[in-house]
Amino acid sequence: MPVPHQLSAIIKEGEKWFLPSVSLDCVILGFHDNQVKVLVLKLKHSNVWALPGGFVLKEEDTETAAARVLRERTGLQNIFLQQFHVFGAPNRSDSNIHRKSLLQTGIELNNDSWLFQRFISIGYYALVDFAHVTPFPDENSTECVWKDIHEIGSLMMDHNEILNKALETVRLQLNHQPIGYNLLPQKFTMPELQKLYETILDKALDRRNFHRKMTAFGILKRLKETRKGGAHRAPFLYSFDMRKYQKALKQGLNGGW
Amino acid sequence: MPVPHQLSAIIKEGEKWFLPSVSLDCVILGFHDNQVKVLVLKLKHSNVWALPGGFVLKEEDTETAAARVLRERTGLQNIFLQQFHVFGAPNRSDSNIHRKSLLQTGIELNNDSWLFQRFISIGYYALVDFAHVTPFPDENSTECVWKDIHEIGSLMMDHNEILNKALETVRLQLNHQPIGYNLLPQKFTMPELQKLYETILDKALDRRNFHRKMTAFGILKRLKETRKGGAHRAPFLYSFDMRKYQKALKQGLNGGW
DNA sequence: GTATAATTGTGTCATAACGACACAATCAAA
DNA sequence: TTTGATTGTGTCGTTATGACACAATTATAC
Repeated sequence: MPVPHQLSAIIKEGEKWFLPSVSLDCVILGFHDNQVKVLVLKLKHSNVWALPGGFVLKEEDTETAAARVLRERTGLQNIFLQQFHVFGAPNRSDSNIHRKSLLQTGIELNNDSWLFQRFISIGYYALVDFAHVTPFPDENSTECVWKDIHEIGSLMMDHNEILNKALETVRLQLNHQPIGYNLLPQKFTMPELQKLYETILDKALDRRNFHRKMTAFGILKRLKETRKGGAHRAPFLYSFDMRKYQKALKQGLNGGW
Repeated sequence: MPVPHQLSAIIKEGEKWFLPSVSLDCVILGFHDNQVKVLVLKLKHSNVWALPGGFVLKEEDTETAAARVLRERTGLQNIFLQQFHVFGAPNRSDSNIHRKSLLQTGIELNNDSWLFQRFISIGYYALVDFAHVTPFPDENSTECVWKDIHEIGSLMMDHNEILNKALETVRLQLNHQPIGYNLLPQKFTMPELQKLYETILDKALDRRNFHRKMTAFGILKRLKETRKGGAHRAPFLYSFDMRKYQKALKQGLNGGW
């Protein structure tokens, strides 16, 4: 039995398609204008911002479900996706938000609808190449946009907590996961890489020492091109040497930042 | 409506008490005889070993549920408990194991029983002081014992995967979580601490360099006592300086091991 | 054209951390 | 009292780190 295309049809009879009690939320991160951005949705009729989320089909792997949500919002496939935490407080859902929003969309649900039951939420973070993403709002939201992680206001329910936990996880995994590789375009400059590290670590780094250390890891290939266009000396372009990068990550890029 | 005390009564009508689709498994770790141990259960009638697990009550926090399972198996409260991963493959459950075991225990369930539905499992790891634990088997198991993590055989379902993921997580968090504090007794020797690190990292460390580095962190207090009894020079006892320990962990005990 | 301002590439130096190693002190058992 | 194993502590050469300075390069302004 295929899942209907219309969100409204799915929501009305969610118990037919989805695993009960389990939802997921995605913290989709990108890097643009030297800033780390997160993809957020503006819910219809409520002006509330939320992280993109979804549910798990009855026979679907949770990982696959997250990839599906990701594809629906960004058009991207084969994305770096990592589960980072489960949010399981019994009172974390706020069914009023859904109810209000859905009601104004024209969907009326009974009080005992599956959607108003308790849900735990599995948090996933995704790292994407900003330039390749076209954000799509879903049927229940009016906007789907990138926001600077430092300029995120109040989000729905516990989504601020989810976002913060995701950012903390990324910071802790910086030496063990290919964070730089997945957030940056194929070719990037050393200052861009440094800015990415600085944003994630929330900490200024010395330009020369950063260059020295990063070079010493041996995970970068310096290309023969430079990035022209800036009103200053043109920086060299680099790309990752995936062979050595993967190898180095297994041991962890040693040393503290 | 209180939960019945009899496991059999709970299992037969689990849908009355528990959140559907969600289970949890606990990797309970201790340190004894210079070895890291994990608590495992031997299921009745099947001779299969499994990690202690349980379900989440309808109005219960997932964290609280894990603490409850922990208390039931070890008698301990206020334990260091960390969620580390969700196992969400659709085919990870193996209802035959449960069915067989329960049947021989005298509990017969319909094919459409809640227990045979799909469950995702939230993995928690707990660090306990071995000396304070009295392992209790539950109503569905004959034994509840400590096993050396290097001598664990085949476990039920995906429990080997769960255990390995827990150990990997502990290794990665060694510089950020109070692993030593929670696994060791209040007073311990430097060689014991080193052996703990070596076991978790699965790597031999130089005795003198370990001592130097650990001392440099400033997180240990050397006591005026020594551990007598060994047939050799009596090592000093240490305890953690929690003030400095907590502070150091926030930044991460820098440097690679 | 040429000067300008900002940014990038690279080097130095003193200090701290690290890995490899040796030797003396101490304890229980023989 | 001797012995064997283990622990406490120090040394030394090498490497990594943090704090800096200066030259090279680029589009823009003049």
